[in-house]
Amino acid sequence: MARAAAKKVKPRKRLTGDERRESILEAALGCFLEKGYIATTINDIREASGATTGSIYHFFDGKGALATALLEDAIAGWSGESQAAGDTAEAFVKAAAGGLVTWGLKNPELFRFTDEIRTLAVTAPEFAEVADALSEGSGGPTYAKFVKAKKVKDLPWPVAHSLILGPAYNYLRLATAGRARVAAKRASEAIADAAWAAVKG
Amino acid sequence: MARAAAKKVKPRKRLTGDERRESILEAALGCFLEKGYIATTINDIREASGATTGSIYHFFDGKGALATALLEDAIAGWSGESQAAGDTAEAFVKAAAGGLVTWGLKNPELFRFTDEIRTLAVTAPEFAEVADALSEGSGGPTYAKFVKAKKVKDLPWPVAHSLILGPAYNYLRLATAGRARVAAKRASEAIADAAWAAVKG
Amino acid sequence: MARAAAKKVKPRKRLTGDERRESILEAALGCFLEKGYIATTINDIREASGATTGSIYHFFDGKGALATALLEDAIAGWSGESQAAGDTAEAFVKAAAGGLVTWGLKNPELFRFTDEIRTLAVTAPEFAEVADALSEGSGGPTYAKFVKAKKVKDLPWPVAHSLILGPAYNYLRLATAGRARVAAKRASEAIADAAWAAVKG
Amino acid sequence: MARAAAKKVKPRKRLTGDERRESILEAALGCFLEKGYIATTINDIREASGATTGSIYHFFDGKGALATALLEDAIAGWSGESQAAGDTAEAFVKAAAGGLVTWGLKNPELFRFTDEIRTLAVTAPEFAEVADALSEGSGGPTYAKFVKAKKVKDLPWPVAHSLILGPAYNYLRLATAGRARVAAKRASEAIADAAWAAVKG
DNA sequence: GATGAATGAGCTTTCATTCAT
DNA sequence: AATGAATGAAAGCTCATTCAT
Repeated sequence: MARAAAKKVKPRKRLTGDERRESILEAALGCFLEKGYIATTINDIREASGATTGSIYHFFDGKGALATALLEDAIAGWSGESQAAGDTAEAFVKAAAGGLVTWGLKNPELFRFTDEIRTLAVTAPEFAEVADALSEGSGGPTYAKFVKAKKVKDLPWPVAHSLILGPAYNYLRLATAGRARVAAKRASEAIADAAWAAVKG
Repeated sequence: MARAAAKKVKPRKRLTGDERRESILEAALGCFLEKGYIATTINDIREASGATTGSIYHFFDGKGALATALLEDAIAGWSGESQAAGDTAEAFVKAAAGGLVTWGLKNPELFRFTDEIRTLAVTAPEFAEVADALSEGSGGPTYAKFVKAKKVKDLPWPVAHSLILGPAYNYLRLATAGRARVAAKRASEAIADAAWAAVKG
Repeated sequence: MARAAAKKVKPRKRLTGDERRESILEAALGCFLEKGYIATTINDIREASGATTGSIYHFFDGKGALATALLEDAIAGWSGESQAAGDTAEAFVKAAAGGLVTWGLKNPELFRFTDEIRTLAVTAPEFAEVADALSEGSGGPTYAKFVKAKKVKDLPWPVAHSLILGPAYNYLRLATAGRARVAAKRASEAIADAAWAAVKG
Repeated sequence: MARAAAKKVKPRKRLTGDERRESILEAALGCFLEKGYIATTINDIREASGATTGSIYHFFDGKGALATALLEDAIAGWSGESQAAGDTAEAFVKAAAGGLVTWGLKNPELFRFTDEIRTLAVTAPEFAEVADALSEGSGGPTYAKFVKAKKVKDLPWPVAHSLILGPAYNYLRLATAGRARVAAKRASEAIADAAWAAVKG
């Protein structure tokens, strides 16, 4: 009943809370990217991070929480890349599509990781929120604005989203599975151009 | 505690080998669609089919083999829908994109199932082959033919594939997650038209 | 992802389902009696029964289900002992109180086990039902009958129950904790007599 | 997943040692009463008290020590209630039984808590001492005095204890589990009267 | 006194697969 | 063909307690 008293062990390097937290996150990301979310176990993360199980759970609520924390960063980094430099409709659309391809080709494992989570979210409600961000992005309102200004076709956002980003996603899926060999720059441009052609007013 | 105690299953009527095989496949499909491949256990399939564990393993090589068998059917059904009626480039492209949307909106769970497997295939080698079929389809050679005839743009197949089918996939992902509400027919047409516009010569 | 294939191991003695089930129950009872329900782990039961973890879960829903199954037997055995031979009020009351003491002194560990579960039931809803049986017994209607016949005092059943069985329970608690040394027979009689004196009409 | 992430606890105002000690005790009592001793974790107490883990261990030797400290108070409060106002045998007996019921109906959660600890003490040696006090009380010598004076029956103390207090305990168990609805006063009197009737000389 | 990160053995439970019958 | 008991590694997670700071 009484839990066994903690045994004396080799004292571990003492990190500050934030350092430890970071080291766990980093290790988790490494594992998720390397073997995928599902195949990664807490034990893998423990070994990779040098933290103990308890420490991991001290900082995070479990595997899912680790993934969520990482994804929030990923989404941020990636929408950074996709933000239009200028503010014309064309810049917006091309940046969204081209930026996604560029980012994904630069971070192929991270792309696959986000893609895995998006798929799991269908069954695992814990990922619903983060999957939303992954699926639709936040471009809806901006697109609506350009629709009003007659700069782009008046399409429902899901359709527009699909026309703009669908090819990019698809291409990244092929590319990260090693099935596409086109030079990154050309693919990115071809897809960005096509995206704009597909929705321009 | 929440789990059911070892259940005495009511004795089922004797089936022939083929009937049993079919009933297992059907049950497996039902489970996969309902809860996803990962969340489905052999036990779920056992209960749903009325077969015994041993029987399932007698007919199939395991969970993966069940999924593979089902997917082959799915892919067949779906490429049926995507086959061009005519044989012009336009018909080919529009049938591929529009047919996919039509099929997916008609079989949303099946679409999600194939999508799940495609994602899992990244980590699970057992699904590599079937994932190939899901990812690239078999349109490559046909497209090349139309390229030669100058009917379509001279794009590498992965890019062309992305332009033609990427929007369709993307749209289905949104739609099967309940995030798209456009009328099936309109969406299907819009996406088919866009696909053709994106690649026509 | 794919669970590792079961390794080849020394073939275990094959028991029929019922034999295995029984051996698990027996082992669980032994553990629960020896170290208490809380202190007993599934692993203890596994070792004591010779079954594997999986086997235990094949037959039972977990620790709680094992306890419940055992308690149902215990309650049966004990209410057997407490059943009045005759059918007068006096016989009924004396058999209830005296029988409980006799049974409890004969099965001290089983008494303690039931007592432990009754206590845990306060917090653990899974034991609510079985705790009901342990707490109030089923004598209410019979008592009501004797009330109507003016053979016993007109007391609410909880009070009557307390007067009749409270001393018996209390005594068993002392005795099974090694704090009472009175000869079983005398104690049983003293308590049975007192019970009757407390409620006779 | 369900667990709260590492929380930044709002800095609390500085307490003196004694205040801190008290606040921990209070919080522990609240938790123990609400969810039971076993189900309460140090973390629960930490959150409820606003103290840190280290602080709790600075003032107390652990979960068990907290319970013990609280129980000593509880026992005091309750034997206060059970002390005979007068000093006749009848007053002594009635005060013991009636006082227990009165106290228990006024402090139902505290009664359940003591009952839980008494049960756990069977397995957990750390509670042996406090369980002794809970089980037998301290009335033995007083009873012996009245035996000598022929005011009460010459019964071994365990039996007398059972006759006097057994119904009270039993009733409280039913009542605190919500199974008894009799007016507190009437029940208390009925049980006190019966106790006296059971042992008077 | 106070902090809270760190510990890690140990818990319950799952489940794809095997194989004696 | 069919049965279903048996397997057991491995998973995620808990939590009383310690101790460097």
